[in-house]
Amino acid sequence: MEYNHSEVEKKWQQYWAQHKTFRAENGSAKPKFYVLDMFPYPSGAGLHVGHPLGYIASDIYARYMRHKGYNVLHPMGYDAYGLPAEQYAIQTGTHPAVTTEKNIRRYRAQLDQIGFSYDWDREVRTCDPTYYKWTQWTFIQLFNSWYDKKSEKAQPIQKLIAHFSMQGNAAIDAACAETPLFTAEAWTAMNETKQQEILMNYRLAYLAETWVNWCPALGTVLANDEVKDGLSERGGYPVERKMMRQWSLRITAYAQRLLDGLETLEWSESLKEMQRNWIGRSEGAAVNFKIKNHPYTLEVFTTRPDTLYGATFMVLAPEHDLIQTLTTAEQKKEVDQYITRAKNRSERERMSEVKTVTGVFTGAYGINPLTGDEIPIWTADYVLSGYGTGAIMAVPAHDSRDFAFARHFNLPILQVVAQPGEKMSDPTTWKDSYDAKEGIMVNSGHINGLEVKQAIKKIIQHIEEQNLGHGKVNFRLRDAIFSRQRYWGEPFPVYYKNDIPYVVDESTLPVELPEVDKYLPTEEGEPPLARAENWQTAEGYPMETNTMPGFAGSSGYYLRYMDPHNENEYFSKQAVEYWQQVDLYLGGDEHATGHLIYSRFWNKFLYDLGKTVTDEPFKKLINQGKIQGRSNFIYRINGTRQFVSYNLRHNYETTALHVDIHIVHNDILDIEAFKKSREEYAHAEFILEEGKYICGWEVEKMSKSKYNVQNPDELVEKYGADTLRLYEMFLGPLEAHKPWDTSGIEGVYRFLKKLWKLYHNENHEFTISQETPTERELKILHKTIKKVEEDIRRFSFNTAVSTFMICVNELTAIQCNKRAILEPLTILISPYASHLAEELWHQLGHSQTIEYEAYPEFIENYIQENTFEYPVSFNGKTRFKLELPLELKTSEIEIEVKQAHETKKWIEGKQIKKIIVVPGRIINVVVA
RNA sequence: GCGGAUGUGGCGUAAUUGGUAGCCGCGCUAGACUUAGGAUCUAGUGCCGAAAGGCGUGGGGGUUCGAGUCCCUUCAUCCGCACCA
Repeated sequence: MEYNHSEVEKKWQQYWAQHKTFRAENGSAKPKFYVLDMFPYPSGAGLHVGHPLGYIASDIYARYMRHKGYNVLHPMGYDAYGLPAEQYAIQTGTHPAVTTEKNIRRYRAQLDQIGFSYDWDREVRTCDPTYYKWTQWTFIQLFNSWYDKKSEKAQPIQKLIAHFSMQGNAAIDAACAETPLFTAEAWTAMNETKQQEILMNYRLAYLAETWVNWCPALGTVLANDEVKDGLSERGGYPVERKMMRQWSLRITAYAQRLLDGLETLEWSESLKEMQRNWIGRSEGAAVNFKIKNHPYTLEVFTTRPDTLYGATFMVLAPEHDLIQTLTTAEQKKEVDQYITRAKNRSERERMSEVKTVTGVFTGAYGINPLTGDEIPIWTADYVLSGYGTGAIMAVPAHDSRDFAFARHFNLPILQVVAQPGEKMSDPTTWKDSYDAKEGIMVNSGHINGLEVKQAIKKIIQHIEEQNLGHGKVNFRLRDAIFSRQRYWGEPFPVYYKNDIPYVVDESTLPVELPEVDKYLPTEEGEPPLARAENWQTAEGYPMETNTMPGFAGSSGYYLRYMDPHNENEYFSKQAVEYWQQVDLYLGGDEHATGHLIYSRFWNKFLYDLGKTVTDEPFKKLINQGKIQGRSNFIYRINGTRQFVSYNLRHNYETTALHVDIHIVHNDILDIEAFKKSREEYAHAEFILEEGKYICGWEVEKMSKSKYNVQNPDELVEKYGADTLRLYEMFLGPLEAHKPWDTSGIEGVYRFLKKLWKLYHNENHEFTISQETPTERELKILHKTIKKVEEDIRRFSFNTAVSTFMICVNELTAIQCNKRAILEPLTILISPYASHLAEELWHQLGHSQTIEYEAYPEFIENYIQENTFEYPVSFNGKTRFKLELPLELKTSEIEIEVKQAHETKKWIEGKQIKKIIVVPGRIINVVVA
């Protein structure tokens, strides 16, 4: 038969589904390997050609590992909660579950036709009650836990309560909100409300008034990673700061562990660096400033305690708690105005005005704890409420922001660090502050003359002794806001009694998402769940009306795959002890500061609980590059219906228009198709070059409006899944971003046909020889085994595809159709062109799937050579080749080179100074 | 501003340890077969040059017998973070 990709691929996809070829067993004599793809949100648009890139790579790896004798877990599922389905529901009234189900079906059909080796029996969907039961369960555990800094792990809240009633909270070192000290007696005397309030300060899932990113257009708050440049990541709507009562996860408790854990991970340096920046650890000191005429102290955080003597003023964030209290009557009006203005500006406005210096004097004075000087307290929005304490000591001489502020408002500037050998000058004449952490302290009392680094140590020691402050590590990472005022998400397993939140009993899980009449907030502005009838417990207590955010369901999905049908627990001990963690995780780097941090946190928390067995969820991670669109353009001569070909366009005034890539082949426009595409083009005229209309092109985002979207279905239909799989890999290194361009796909298709022809004669009949292979044939095979396996191990799939091409070219050239060569070759290529390999394997007379055949073993002997064709270079430039036996000694080679008749020409009267011989590599003759 | 990455033919790319730069594919050129070709096959194809040869991995400099690879410097592009005290 002729190579018919549709027939072959359909046949084997059915076979795999029927035989459950890719089923993974929990527990096996084989070693385990867990290969995971980031599961997709099933959008209405379906998969485009960029999605499968990572899936194909991981699939090749999974199949390779099966050949290598591993028990491979390779599952797939859906991140099924999400805004688009809900937005659609608001517009049309269609239940998001219906839309989601429809989209999932389409995704599944698209995935199936590419021939992935997923164990579909393990599919999970985050919106499925049997799945989100465990998301809710984890929330309950978080609610019932606190973070003990002494043992550096989460502990049961009961333990904390027991401690409070025995000893109060003095001896507790917890990650918590600021909580006044209390004794055991005081604790016992508190009523339920008060006790719950205090516990809330400690819980890892807690309800609190916090500044949130409020997105009015979406009607919900967003987490920090869901906001990009002051706009919502989904939809691009403006975001503002708002104080709201919200559920949060105390991820900051894990900041240090999240940072330290990175060291153990095989992730790209850039991704780890992104996480490090996001966590944002900085070392410094907390320093207390007394306030003139007030009983309060202001705590500030600084990374430069050494410059304390140079602090000439203080600045509070406009949101700072003490502002109203400290502001004097004379300044009140101005301060109020400033605060109101700061509040009403959107995040985006605030960010775009970063360069503008604004601020107002409060009228209050702080006291420099070292000098006793009175220094003015200002408020300005360059100080962020969310970082440190929302208050700073300003050292204008050594901080560029403080410097700009001091200059603008004419505040004093005092130099306290000098560069070695610097000529002292008046800092008010400086062009810039001196921020570097190098130099010698001046004007700084008892630390004068010290190096900055020593000065920092000394001053921390000093302020600790004097009770003025202490050394402190600060993180940029914020607690994760965990409530959304939306419908399509996990309901909280929470109800309210006297306005105090309680979690439901675990036995009542899952708390199922109720039906509502509309997917909109209520008239009172409550979230959509407030519309649900009887949204209350059996006892009549109202249920929480917020739902969980997108990252709730995706934070632990990789664990559920290990034991997806377990009704009694998240996953069994036996399952997690077997699968441990994800060995290889593939996905986009857009999840760097979202999903990949939250999952690590989730996993660490479950680790503290003794549920997971490794501290990190994803051992090795590869970020596949984004596939961008490649748009084509045509050039209309302004005011006409004439279109001019690309290279002639500069002779006219033209406008470039996007043209559908489907009617352009290798940048040549299909004019007839174009004329038919739209009525207005029916009478278009063309100015051609060499009889063709050449289109321009540009790399852009793949989008409908740019007519450059390529979906895999049409390619699978035309060339088959195997071609698509190979071509996506052939495009370039997996991690590189690259434009999608189908012009090379024919080459890959030709390659597969050529491969097929090795097994078939000119009449398309399967013909295989049983003859013993020649040395030459064995060499081709084993060279290929070696290279392909090396490539796959370093995730270099593009070079592996080239290697197959070289192999097939060489075997074709010598017309090799020997079983002894082709059988191993079939196994080698089966992770890549899986359907074709199954078919050939079947034709070779096997009745079982090829999937579990042992990977061919590389045998060194077959590729060994007796001679080597040495490149002979003179002063580093290659001039000719010289074939010599490999066993020749260096000295013998030198003689051969000197005798070679071409050598004379390149010496031309000059002297041979030296001959460098690298055996088996190169000969270099140095002449002068 | 800080951090990360990337620069190689007309295009996508390869060169794993400092050792033949341009493998493989696209495109292009010529030819064969064909009613036809967006099919198949053969040959050629980094640039300049008739050739000999010269020049070539963003630019400049360095180390080395030898540099795409190492060092310094500079430019360009992309990505992330960004008043984080």
